[in-house]
Amino acid sequence: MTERKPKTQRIRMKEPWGMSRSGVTLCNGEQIGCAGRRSLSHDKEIKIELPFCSSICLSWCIVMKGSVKNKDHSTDGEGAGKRPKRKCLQWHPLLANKILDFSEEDEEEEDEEDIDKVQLLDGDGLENDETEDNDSSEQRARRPMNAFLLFCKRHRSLVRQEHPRLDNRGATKILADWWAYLDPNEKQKYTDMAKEYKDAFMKANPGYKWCPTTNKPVKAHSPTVTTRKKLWSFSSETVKDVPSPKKVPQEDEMPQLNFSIADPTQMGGLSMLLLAGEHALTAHGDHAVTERVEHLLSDHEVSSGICPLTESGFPQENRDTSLFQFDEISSSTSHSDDPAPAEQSEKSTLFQFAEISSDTSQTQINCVDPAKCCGNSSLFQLAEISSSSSHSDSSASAKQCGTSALFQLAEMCEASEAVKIEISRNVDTDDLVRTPVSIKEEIESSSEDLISRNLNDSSHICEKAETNNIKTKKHKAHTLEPIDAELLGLLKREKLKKKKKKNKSDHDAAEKASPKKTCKKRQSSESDIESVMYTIEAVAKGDWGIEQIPISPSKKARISTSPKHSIFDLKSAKKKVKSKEKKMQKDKPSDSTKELSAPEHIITAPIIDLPSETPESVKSEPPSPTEELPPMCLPEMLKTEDFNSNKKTETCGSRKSERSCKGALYKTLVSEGMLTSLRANVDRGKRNSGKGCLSDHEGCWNEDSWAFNQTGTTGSKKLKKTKPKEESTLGLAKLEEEFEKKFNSLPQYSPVTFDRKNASLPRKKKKTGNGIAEPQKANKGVFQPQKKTFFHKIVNKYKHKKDKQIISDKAIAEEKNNRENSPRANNFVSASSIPEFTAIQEPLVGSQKRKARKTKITHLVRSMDGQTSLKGQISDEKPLSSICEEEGSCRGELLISRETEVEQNNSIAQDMPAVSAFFSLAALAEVAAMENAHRSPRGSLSRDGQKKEMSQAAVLISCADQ
DNA sequence: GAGAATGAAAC
DNA sequence: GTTTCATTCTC
Repeated sequence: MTERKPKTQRIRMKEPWGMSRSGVTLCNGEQIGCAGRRSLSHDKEIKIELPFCSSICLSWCIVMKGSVKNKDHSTDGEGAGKRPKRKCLQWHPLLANKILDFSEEDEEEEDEEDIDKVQLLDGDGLENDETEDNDSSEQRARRPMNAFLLFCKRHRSLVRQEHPRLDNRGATKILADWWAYLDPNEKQKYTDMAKEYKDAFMKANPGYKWCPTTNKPVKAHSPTVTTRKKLWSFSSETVKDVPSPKKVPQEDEMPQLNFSIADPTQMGGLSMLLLAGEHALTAHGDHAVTERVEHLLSDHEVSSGICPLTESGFPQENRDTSLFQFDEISSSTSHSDDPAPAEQSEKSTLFQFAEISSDTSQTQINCVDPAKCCGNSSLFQLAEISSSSSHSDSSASAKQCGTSALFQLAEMCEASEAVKIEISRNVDTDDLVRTPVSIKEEIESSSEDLISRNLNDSSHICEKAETNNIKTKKHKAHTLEPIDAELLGLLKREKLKKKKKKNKSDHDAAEKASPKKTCKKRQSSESDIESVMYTIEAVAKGDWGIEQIPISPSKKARISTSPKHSIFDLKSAKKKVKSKEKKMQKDKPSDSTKELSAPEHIITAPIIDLPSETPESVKSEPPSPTEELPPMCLPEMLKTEDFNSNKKTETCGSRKSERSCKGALYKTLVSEGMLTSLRANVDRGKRNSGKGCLSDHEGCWNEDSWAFNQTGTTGSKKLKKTKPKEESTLGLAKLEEEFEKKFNSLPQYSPVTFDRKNASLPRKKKKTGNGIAEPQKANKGVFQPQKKTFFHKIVNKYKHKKDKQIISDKAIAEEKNNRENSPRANNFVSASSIPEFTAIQEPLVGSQKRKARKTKITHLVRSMDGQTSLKGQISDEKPLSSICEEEGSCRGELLISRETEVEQNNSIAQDMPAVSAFFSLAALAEVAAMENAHRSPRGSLSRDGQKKEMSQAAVLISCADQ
């Protein structure tokens, strides 16, 4: 533990030297930095990791207990090569000083809460880590560009010049066409360059892994990778046996997975609680207890992991797990002391906690018999144990210390079970409310500020979650089954989180200050202590139920009025939120920005302030433990995220949709602020390897001219953006120049070239095209007759519309032709249009999906291709080109596959029957569907009608086809 | 962030 | 056989 700090310090020192903040080589040779901060691909990881909560907690505790070592466990393999995140910068010395270039700016903002929490725990170490992580994560070596990418980079500008109206996608398409036209030898140049590039890159980054997405630590990574395992190290020791946990992306299995590495980074509020509890225990010098706890935790990992999942699954599981563990600990420890162990065992720990809290509150407030409390509450027992273990001389003081942490933990746990308790016991809310007061007092008196802070953080999350649960349960418990209730709780939780964020921003801007809201607001705005107190108070109060009201007044009203509705509302609301989020961003960028920014401020302030504010408290607890502490309440976040991801995953069907889903998920997570912590944690773990990469980069990269190229390639823009430090400016400039030279040395072909090539191209392509087309034709031939009819109908439907369009298109095309005034224009146009056919026909490469997609569309085209006359007509009449061009004009929206258009045009241009013969209805339907999918709402009004019809047509076709 | 292309690598 | 991610940059 103590070791870590020094490291961070070293890191700090390095930054000034001009090294990339992320790519730093530690004194011990460890390399830090690199791992992409996050990628969508993390979804899987996240999901996977969720279940590990318990194990994580355990390991964490253990780690905390033991000194943290720099061992990289499972992640070792991943090392340097670790996933190059999409946004990762291509590492280069030039980028070294980039500060702004973080791959995810949002992340920082998002980190808000997490960072805060972390900070709370560990002012210094964490802060450093966080910074490091962020920085380092940002910068990871990017995978080298392939030939095509190089080509694109080289020619995109040209394409854009040629087609100013074309959006980037369109440009890419054209580039693809050009690429297709490129002679093999011409291509070879790029290919060679790419290869060279790659080789150099690999040299520089021996351990570089292309796409570790799955994250299986497959890597056998190079020695350099050893890099920072700090964060992960802890769990590694304890969980050695566990197979690489994170990697298992299997969503299905997730519920069962659980145990792998307990990554401290992944631990959340619950873990924090455990930790706090442990701290309390250890603090008092009772190692035996701590060990016991650990043991229990470890023992129960499996069971916890196996815990049945509700739909919401993870969250509950996590909670249960941690709670269970805690329960186990408490019960086991308490057994000796406990007068009625049997009862305890039977009762859920949470329940006990709840009881305790309620009982305790009554006792304290009402002066009920304390003995009663002792007997029932495991928590209480725990507290007692801790106090006793601490050998408290004065029962009061000892109790306080032990109680503070334990009690808080209990409180936290209680929250989850409070509902049940309430239901079963018909406990009054009043009781809960009262209890908090006493608890609060105790807490306040507590000397462990650190713990308090942790609790506070976790309490925030838990508070919401619990509140949700409580609320939900309160209202619905009677009507809903446990599982449903849980689900609802989760939903509410999620929603609450969202709301919470919103509330923060809203609070700042608006008034709506209900007592609770104020509370939250205070947290963010007021001093940490105050906020902590508030949080603690809220947590301790257990009056979350009350809180929730303020959180979502409207919701509450609904709920109160009609419980069932509330559930429904929640769900719908959630959906709405998600869907809205996207819109929000586009429609109200300012809002989103505000939200993000606001949190950021909040976060940053706490981070900085914390250390100073409570230096003593922080110091009281050795930085090491806190340092290790990951962002707070990860479990919760993980849960939520997981939940979200699950939901989204469900919705996603195709790869594309998945992608979009990911995006949506990401946004959601971001908005909720959950992603940040998750990412940070996950990345940390991955970063281990990444850092190694960085080091490699540093070492080799600079020397390697290629490295330079990379930078230049990737980065000229970014570099400009970033402003390299003066120190390295000179060297960098040189490097940049070199890179530029190399890259520029690549042949750049003028559009004309391609135009000319187009002329010859048809031949070339025809070869393959025909070859492919024929077989397809043959295949399709069987079906054509039947489908023909349907297609014909459909086509006729749109024929008149198309005709109109064509007319206008022709006019535009003519105009354009005049403007360009050269055969080249025609050629080019035809080229761009023709290539599509050819391109489609070309051997499929790359993702299968792409391939499949293409194939689907392709066969349409191919069939068309089969008709020589068709092609000729197209080129002569330029229907396609004209259309394309027009599209370009209105074009951002033109996502429609050209093939589709071509097909349409052709069908229209020619008499339907002939063309239709070559189309597969299924294919057509697919295309139509795709088109619809691709078409964004922004589509011009004129097109809407068409769109709708098309979609209908697609449906019809598909139905008919089937 | 999605997407448009190709391609290389990883799975 | 399937996925990622690398490039660019508009939407």
